[in-house]
Amino acid sequence: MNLTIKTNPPFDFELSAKIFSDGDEQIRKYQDGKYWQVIRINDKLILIVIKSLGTVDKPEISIELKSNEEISDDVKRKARYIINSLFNLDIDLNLFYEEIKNDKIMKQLTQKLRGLKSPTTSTVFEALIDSIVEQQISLNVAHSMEKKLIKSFGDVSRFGNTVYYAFPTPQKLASRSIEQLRKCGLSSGKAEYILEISKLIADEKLDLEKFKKYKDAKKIIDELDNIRGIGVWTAELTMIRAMQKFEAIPADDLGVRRCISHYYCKDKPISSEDARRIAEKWGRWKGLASFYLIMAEILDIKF
DNA sequence: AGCCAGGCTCTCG
DNA sequence: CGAGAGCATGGC
Repeated sequence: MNLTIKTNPPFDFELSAKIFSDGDEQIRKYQDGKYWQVIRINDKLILIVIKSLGTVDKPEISIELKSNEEISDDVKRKARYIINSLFNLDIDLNLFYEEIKNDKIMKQLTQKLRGLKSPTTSTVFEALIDSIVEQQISLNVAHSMEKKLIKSFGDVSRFGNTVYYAFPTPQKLASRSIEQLRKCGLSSGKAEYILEISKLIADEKLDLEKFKKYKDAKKIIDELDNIRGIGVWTAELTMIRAMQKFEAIPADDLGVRRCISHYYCKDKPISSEDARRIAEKWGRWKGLASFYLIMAEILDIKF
């Protein structure tokens, strides 16, 4: 089953997909021009394999949907919607580039990374859990825990002779114990928070997806912040990663501060207040600007 | 070896 | 209230 999607330029599929990849072929990976991961639609697992047919200025992608069951029109329609959001295809990057054009440094960065889109998780839950896992500890450690979570509790599917994993559902995590979650390396605190949040969702006392509809970013952050285990940092990160909302910047973030300092303050340590002040220039695109900065650091972009 | 890493909660004073 | 301890694992 194949779909093609034409989208707003600029969009650099290769650059974006490379960054989305976590290097694990059983979870999500970009290799030889193809990006793949498993998504869940109507409780069915579907493997999506995406490649580019176009260019940065005339972007077009083709998507192969693989399922062990028949793919209905409804599933196709939802797949299109999810892929659109995974790659932020609806975001017009020109609006972002226009907003930051008076900031010389950000302008140069965006020219080097032109067409880069930030990834969006398929559920708010996934972004929230990842963000909780990433609190305080180094990203290396966090990523290894995230993979353990996915491989221990995620849904397994087999296509061809490869086994793939999708991110665990709240219901699945809610049915486990703190001890089981801790086996993934989580601290007892984080295991508790994740279990509590999963149970709230499974019991329909919390609906994370509703936040996507909120207009007011501050309200999202405040509401998330009220949940045990979630602070402002986690809330801001979740909003950027899951909701295609880029108004906020996680200025308390060590990595964000390090990047801002690298490109704007000659690597001198800066406070969150300094970071927020510098980020003011990026208007309602602060979150995307911070993503570009972090990617620039990873790709070691110099000018 | 020991210290730190994209935070947050809980407990004291 | 504000400050301080404690937490998990991997890398340097």
